[in-house]
Amino acid sequence: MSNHSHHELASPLTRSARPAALNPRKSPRQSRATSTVAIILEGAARVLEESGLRAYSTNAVANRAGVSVGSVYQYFPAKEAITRALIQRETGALLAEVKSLAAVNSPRPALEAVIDACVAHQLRRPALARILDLEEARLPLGDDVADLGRALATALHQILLRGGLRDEDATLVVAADLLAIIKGIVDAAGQRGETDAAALSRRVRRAVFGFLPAEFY
Amino acid sequence: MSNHSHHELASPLTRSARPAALNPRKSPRQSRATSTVAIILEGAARVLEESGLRAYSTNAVANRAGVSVGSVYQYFPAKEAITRALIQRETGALLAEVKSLAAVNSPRPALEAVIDACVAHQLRRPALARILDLEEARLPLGDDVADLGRALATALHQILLRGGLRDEDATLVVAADLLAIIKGIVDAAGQRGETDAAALSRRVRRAVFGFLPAEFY
Amino acid sequence: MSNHSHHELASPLTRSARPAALNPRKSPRQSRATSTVAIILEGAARVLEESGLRAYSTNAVANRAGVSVGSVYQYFPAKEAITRALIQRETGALLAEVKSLAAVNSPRPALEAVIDACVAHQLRRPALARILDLEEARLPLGDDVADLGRALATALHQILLRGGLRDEDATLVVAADLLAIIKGIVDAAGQRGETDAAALSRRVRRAVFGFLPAEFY
Amino acid sequence: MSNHSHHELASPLTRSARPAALNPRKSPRQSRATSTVAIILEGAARVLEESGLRAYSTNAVANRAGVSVGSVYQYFPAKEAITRALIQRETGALLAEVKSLAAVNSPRPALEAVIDACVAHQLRRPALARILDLEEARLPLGDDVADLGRALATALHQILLRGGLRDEDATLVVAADLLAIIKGIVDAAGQRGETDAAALSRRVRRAVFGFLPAEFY
DNA sequence: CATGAATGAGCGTTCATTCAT
DNA sequence: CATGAATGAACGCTCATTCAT
Repeated sequence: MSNHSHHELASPLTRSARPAALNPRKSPRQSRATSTVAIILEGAARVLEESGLRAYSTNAVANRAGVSVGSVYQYFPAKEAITRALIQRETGALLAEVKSLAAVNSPRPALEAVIDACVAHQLRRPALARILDLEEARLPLGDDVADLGRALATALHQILLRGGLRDEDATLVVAADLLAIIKGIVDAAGQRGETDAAALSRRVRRAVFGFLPAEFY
Repeated sequence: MSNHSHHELASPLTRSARPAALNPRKSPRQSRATSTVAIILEGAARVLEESGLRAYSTNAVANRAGVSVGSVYQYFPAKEAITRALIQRETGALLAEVKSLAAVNSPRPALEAVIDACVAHQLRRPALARILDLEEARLPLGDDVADLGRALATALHQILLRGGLRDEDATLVVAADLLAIIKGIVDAAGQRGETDAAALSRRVRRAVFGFLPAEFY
Repeated sequence: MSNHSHHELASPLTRSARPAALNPRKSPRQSRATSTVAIILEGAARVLEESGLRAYSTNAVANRAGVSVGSVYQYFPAKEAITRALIQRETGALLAEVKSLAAVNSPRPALEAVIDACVAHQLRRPALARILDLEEARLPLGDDVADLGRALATALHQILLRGGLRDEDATLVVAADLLAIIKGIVDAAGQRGETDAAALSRRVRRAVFGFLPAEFY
Repeated sequence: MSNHSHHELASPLTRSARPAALNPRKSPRQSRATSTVAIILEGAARVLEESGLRAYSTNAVANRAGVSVGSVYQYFPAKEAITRALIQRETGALLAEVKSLAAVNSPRPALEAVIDACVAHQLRRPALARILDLEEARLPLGDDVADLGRALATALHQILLRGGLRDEDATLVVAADLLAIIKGIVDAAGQRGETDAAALSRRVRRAVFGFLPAEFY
C-alpha cells in the first residue's frame, strides 16, 4: 500500500549538494520548533549514551525526547539526518573554538589551546563522542560533516604555517596526522574511562610536539 | 524471543567464557568443510570491503561466498561470530608478527618493525581493516578478540621496558598511547587512500619516537 | 539469539509473573487500535480453523486479518502471545459462565449447567476449540492461561463440596477427573463433527453422574 | 539448485492409500536395517520424552539415535513418517492386547482388562504417550494411524455387544465415548505425574461402568 | 503542527530434505 | 548403504518511514 523503500534515500526536494535528503526538512522559524529540534537531538544523544547504537532507533529517540515519531520526521527527513545534526551540534562548538584559537598570534599556545579544547570536548561526554566518531566514519554523511573535519584540519594547518613550517602539501598531511594523533589518544583514553583532563592534555601535547619538527615555535 | 535452538552440537571445547555462543558451531570433519569456512570468511571480507557495513547481511555474505545461508549457519552460530572470526583471521597474523618482534633484542629496531607491520597490515586491505576496527569497538565480541588488543599492548609494553623505561604503570599507559597514535595515523591514512607504506612508516616513526622519552634506545 | 528489542514500551501493568514477555505490548489509545486487536485475534482464529496449525504463521494471521505483520507486533510481542490471547478470548466466556453457575444453589442443576456450557462452547467453533486445547497443553503459556484451567477445576470442586462430597483431597481429584471426562467426550465429539448439542449433553451427563457417588444430590 | 519444497510431501512411490508418502521407504530386509529402524524410533521417542516437541527435529533424532540424518531418510521418507511409525510402535502393542482381550468371553472382565491395559500403557512412558496423542490429533497422519483408533473402537464395540447392549449405531458412539473417557482421565493423570496404576484403574473403571447402562454384565 | 497506528521490505535464523563423497 | 555438508524456502520479528486523524 505504501510503496517506499526505507533503506534508500530519495528526496524530491534536493536543496544542498550531495546527500541533500539529510538536510533538515524545515528550517524551524518558530521558537517552539527550534526547541523541538534541540529536544530531539538531546533525546538522540541520551539514547546513544545510555543504551548505545543498538538501541538507537527513531522510536527510541522520540520516546526519550518525549515527542512522537511523527514529530521527529517533521524536522528530520531520515534517521541519518538526526545523526548528522547531532554530530554537527557536538563538533560545532569545538570547531568554533579551534577556529578562534587558530587566529591567535603565537602558534605554540594556539596549538596547546586546541589540544585542551579537544581533550575537554572528549571528556565532557566521552561515550557520546566516541559513538559519534564511529558513526562519522561509518555513515555516508553529507558534505557538511566532512567539512567539519576539513575545517579542523585547515585550522591546524594555519597554525602550523604560522609556526614556521613551510612546504604546503607536507603541512596538510602533517595537520591530518596531528589530528589523527590527537583523536587517537583522546578517544582511547575516553574509552578507558579516564577523567583527568590535565594529565591527558599533557600526554597529547607530548605526542604533538614530539611529532612536530624542532623549528616549530 | 528466539525460541528454539535445534543444534545441540555445542562445541566440546568451549574456550572463552562469556560469548560461548559465538564459538564455531562444528569443527569441519570433511575436507570440503574446512575450505567452506575460509570461503565464507572471504565472502564476508569482500562484502565489507566492497559494499560496507550496510550491505553486510548473512545472505549477502553467503551469496558473495557462493554458498547458501544454511551453510553459513553450519559453521557460525550467529552473524557476529562471522565478524569475530574475520577479525581474528585479519589480526591474527599481525599479532603473531608483533609478538615475535617483541622478543627481538634491540628495542628500537623492534619498535620500528612493529610499526612497519602495522602499516603493512593496514595498507594491505585498508577498507576492511578500518571496518573491522570499528566493529571491534562497536560489538560486544568475545574475550578472544579483546585479547588481541591486550596482547598487542602487552607486546609493546615489553619492548618499552627493554628499551629502558621504568615505572610500570606509566609504561602501560605509554604503550596504550603509542598504540592509539599508530592506529590513529595509519587508519586515517588508509581511509584517505594512501598506499606508500614507506612514507607512512616514516611518519608513524616520527610520531612514536617523538612521543617516547629521549632515554629510550 | 534475537539481539535487539527496540520497543521500550513495556506494559506498565505487568500482571503475570513469568512470561511477562507475552503481555500485550501496548494498550491501544486510539479507537482504531482497539478494534485492530480484535481483528487480529479473529484473523488468527480463522487461520487456525480453516488451515490448521501448519498454516498458523504470523504473516498468515496478518493477511487473514487484513493488516500488516508490523501491526500484529504492535499489540503482541510474540506469536505465542496471540495464541494466549486467543485462548483467553475463547475460554474467558466459558470460565465466567461456569463461575457464575458454580455459585447457584442446587449442585445438580449447577453441574448440568456447567456441562451444557462446555458442550455449547465446544460446538460453537469445534475446530478452533480443539486446536486451542492442544496448544494450551503444548505451549509454555503464562500463568493466566494455567489459571483458566485451575479456575475451572476450582469451580467444579466447589459444586462437588456443596453436593455433599466430603474428603477435600479426593474431591479435587474427582473434579480433575470430571473435567477430563467432559473434555474427552466433548472434544472427540467435536472432532467427529457432531452438532447435536442436546444429544451430546445427555451423554456427558450420563458419564458425569455415573462417575459421581450416589450421595451427590 | 535443489528444487524441492520440503513442506509438501510428494513421493514417487505411492504404495498405500492416502498419505502414501509416509510409508517406510524401504522394507528392511536385513537384520541390520531392522535394528536401524528401531534405533531411530527409539531416538525419536527419547528426544520427545526428554526435550519435547520443540526439539523434535530430524537432526536431533539422528543424533540421539547415533546415526546420520541421511540414514534416517533411508528408512523414512519424511519426518512425519517417523512420528507415524512411532505412534504405531507405541499403540501397536496396546491394540494387540486389547484385541486379544476383546475375544475373551466375559465382557466385564474383558472391559476391566482393557482399562488396565490402557492405564499401564499410559503410565509406562507418560510424557511420550501424551505427546504422541497430541501429534496424532495435530498431524494429517495416514489411514494406518486412523485405523488404530478405529480398531480400538471396534474392539470395544464387540465387547459391548457381547455385554448385552443392542442398537448397533448407538453402541458405536458409546464405544467412542468410552474411549474418550478412558483417554481423557488417563492422559490428564499422566500429565499430572500420577504413577499409581491401581488407583488410576479404579477411577477409570468407576467412570466406565458408571457410564454404561446397568444391563451391561 | 502533533500524534501514534499502520506499513512492509528485509533481516537473522531454522530445519526438512538432498546428494556428493 | 552410511555419512554429513549443503541447500533454500519459510519463519518470527524489526524498525525506518508514512499518513489518517
